[in-house]
Amino acid sequence: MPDPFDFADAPPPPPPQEQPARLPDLDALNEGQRQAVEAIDGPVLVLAGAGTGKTRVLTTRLAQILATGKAKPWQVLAVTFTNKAAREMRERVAALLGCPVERWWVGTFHAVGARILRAHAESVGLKPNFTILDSDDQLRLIKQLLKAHNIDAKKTPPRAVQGIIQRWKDRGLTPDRISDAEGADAADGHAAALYGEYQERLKALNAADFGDLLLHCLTVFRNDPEVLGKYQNQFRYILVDEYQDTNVGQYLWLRALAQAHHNICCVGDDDQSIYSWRGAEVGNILRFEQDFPGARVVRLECNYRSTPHILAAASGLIARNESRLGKTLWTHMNEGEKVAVRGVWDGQEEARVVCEEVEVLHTKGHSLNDMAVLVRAGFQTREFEERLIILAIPYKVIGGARFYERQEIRDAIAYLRVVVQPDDDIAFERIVNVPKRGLGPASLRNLHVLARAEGQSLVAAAEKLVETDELKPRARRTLGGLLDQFRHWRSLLAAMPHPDVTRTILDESGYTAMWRNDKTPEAEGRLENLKELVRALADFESLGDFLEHISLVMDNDEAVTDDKISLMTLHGAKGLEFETVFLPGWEEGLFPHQRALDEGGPAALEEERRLAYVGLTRARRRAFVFHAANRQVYGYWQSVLPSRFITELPDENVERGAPLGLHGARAGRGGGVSERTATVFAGSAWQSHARRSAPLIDTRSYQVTPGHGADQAFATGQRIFHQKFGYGRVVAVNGDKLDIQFDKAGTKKVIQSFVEAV
DNA sequence: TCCCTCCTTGTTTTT
DNA sequence: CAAGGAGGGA
Repeated sequence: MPDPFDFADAPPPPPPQEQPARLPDLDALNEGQRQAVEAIDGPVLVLAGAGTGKTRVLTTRLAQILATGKAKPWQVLAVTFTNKAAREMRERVAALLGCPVERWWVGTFHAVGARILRAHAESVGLKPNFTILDSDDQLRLIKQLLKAHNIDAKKTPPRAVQGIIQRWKDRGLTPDRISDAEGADAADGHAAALYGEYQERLKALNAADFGDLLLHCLTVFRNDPEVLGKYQNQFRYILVDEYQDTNVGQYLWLRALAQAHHNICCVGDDDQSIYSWRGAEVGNILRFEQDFPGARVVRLECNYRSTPHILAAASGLIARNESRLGKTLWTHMNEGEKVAVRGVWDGQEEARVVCEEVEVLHTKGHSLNDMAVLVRAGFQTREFEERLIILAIPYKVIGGARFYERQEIRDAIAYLRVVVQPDDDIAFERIVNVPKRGLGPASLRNLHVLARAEGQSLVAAAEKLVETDELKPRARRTLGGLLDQFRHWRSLLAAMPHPDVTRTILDESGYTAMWRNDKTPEAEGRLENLKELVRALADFESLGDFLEHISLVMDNDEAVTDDKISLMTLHGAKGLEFETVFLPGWEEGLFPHQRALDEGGPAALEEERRLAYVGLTRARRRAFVFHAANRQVYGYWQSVLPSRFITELPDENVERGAPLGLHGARAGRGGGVSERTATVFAGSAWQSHARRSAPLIDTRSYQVTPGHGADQAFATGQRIFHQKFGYGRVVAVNGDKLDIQFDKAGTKKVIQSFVEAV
C-alpha cells in the first residue's frame, strides 16, 4: 500500500515525465456543478446540499486545475477531515486524469499539519521526529498532572480537563492566550494552569497531540513570516471539503495559507453541520463571504440521490432551523414511497419490526448492503444485533471499537514506539509492566523522580538507575533485563525486516504469552489481532513510517465484499447513502437527545435537527422512522413521547402507519406520561454540571525533587543523607553516581540527585 | 502487588 | 443495568 502521506518536500524538482493528463469532461455536469468547477480563481464557496454531487465537483475541479496546467500538483492543497475522503479524492482525480498524480498535498488537516510541523518543529521547541499522541495518551498525561498537583480527580475529572484543553486548541488558543475570565471558571479554575503545564510536558516528551498539529502550525506562521510566505506562495489553489465542520483553528490555518493567492474553494453544507460539540464552527461557513471578500457562492441544489418524498420530508424538517443559509433541493426522480412512520411498544418490538422488514426486502431481492439502521446513540445497536443474530441476517456495526484503539494493538504499538523512540515516556509507561514483571507503581515512581530531577526521559533514567543500588535487587534485575531487550530489539531493526522484528518483540517480551495464558474468551481474538498487525506492518517501508501512519490514520475499513446490513450512528452515516434506511428511536429525550436539550439550548436542538436531516437524506428510495412508547434507559423503563421531529415532518410526504402497539403510550399522553418522562430525565445524569466549590489545594505539598543534591557537587569523605539508606559517607564519585559507605546499609552505588549533604 | 468490591456515571467521534 | 475507576484489604 502506498503511503497516503507521501507528500513531497516542497517544492521538489519537477518530475521528469510530463504527464499526459486528459481534460475532465465538463458536459456531464449540471449548470451549478459546472459553475463550481469553472470558477477556478478567487474565493469560492460551494454550498452543496445532500446528494448533489459534491465530491464530483471537488474532484473535477482538482482535475481541471491540474490538467489545464494552472498549477503543478505540489502547488495544490486539498484538505479533508477523514482519511477515507482523502483517499477517495486521490483515486477519483487520478481516474479522471487517467494517470496517477505525484507529489500533491491531499490529506487530512492533521496529516498536512503534521507534515508542515515536522519541517519546522524546532521553532516550537520540538524535534522533527516528535511523537503524535492520541486521546488515550493525552488522558494519561492529564491524570499524571492532576495527581502531581493533588487535584481531586473526582471534582476535576481528567476527561473534562482534556475536553477543555482540546476546545481551546480547537479555537486556536495557546496557553498564553487564555483569558483570565475563561481560565477561572473551567475545571475549578485549574484548567488554564494545567493547560500550560500540559504543553510543557508535551514538549519535554517531544510529543504533539492532534490539536497541536494545527496549533503549532499557527504559531510557526505567526512567528516566522518567511515560512508562512513560502507556503502561501506555494499553494496556489486550496480546496476544502466539509467546510461546515472546520473549527476556528482550522479556519485560521486556512486563512493564513490562502493569503497570497486567495484561491480557496470551500465545499460544504451548513445543514449537515453535526460536529459543533467537538469544536466545529458553523459560523465559518455562514461567514464565508465576509471572511473572503469577493467570494463567489455557488449553490448545488439538484439532488441525485433521493425520491421527492424523502427529499421533501427532509427539507420540510430542516426548514424549521433558524440559522442556515437556506437551500431548495429538487430532483428529477419519480415520486416513490412516502416516508413511513411507525409507532411500536418498546425497543424489542422496534428491532423485531425493523428486522422483519429487512427480511421481506431481502427475500424480494434487495441486497443487505443497500440497507442501514441509523441510530442516535451507540447503545441502540444492541437490540438490533440480538434480533439480527436470531434471524441469521449478516450485519456489520460500523464505528465500533477501531482496530488501532484495541488494547492489545495499543500495547504492541507502545513496544514499537519505545524501540523506535526511546524517549517516548508515555509508551514506556504503558508497557513497562505489561505483561506483569513486578515493575509496579513503586518502581515507576522511582524512575519518575529521577527522570524529573535530571530532566531526562524514563528510559534514560532507568539506564542510570540500574547501575546503582537504589532499586531492590529483583526490580533492578528485571528492569535491567528489559532495557537489554530494548537495546537488543533496536539492534535487530538494522538486521531484520520490521515485521519479523515486531513478532520477535511480541514473543520475547512475553506479550504474546500473556494472552495465550489468558483464559477469557477475548484472548484468542486479541492474538488474531496481533497477527493482523504484523501482517499490516509489511505494507510499510519502516517501523517509523508505520507509526506515523497509524498515529494519523485511525480508520478501519472492513472488506465490503459480503452482503451485510449496516448498523451505525447517524454521525457515522454522514457521507454515505443507502437504498433503504431505518431510523429507530425517534423519541423525545433520545432524539433529540436530552443532554443536547439541557446543555446546548436552541442551538443544540437545531444541531439535533440537522442530524435528523442527515439521517433522512441518506436514503435513496425508502426511509422508515420508528418511535417506541417505552424504552429502557439505564435499566429503568420509561414511557416516552414521539420525537418532535416526527411532528415536524410534512404530512403530505409521510405515511403515518398502522399504530402498532401504542396501547398504553398515546392513551396516557394527556398527563401522567409526560410528567413521568420529565421527572426521569430531570433527575439523572445532567447534574454533572453542579459545581461545588472545592477547598484550595496546596500544591506545595507535592514535591517532585527527591533530595537537594541534583545540582550539588559532592566530594569524597562528605557526610550525606539518603531517603532509603540513611546516613553515610562518600567514598567515591563517578560523574553523577556516588559510592557511599552507609552507616547501617553497607556500601551502595547511588545517584547524586537522591542524596543531600548534611 | 494484586484482587476484589463499591460507587459513579451514563451522546455523538475524527485525527 | 453495566462498565470502569478508585480504594481498601490480604
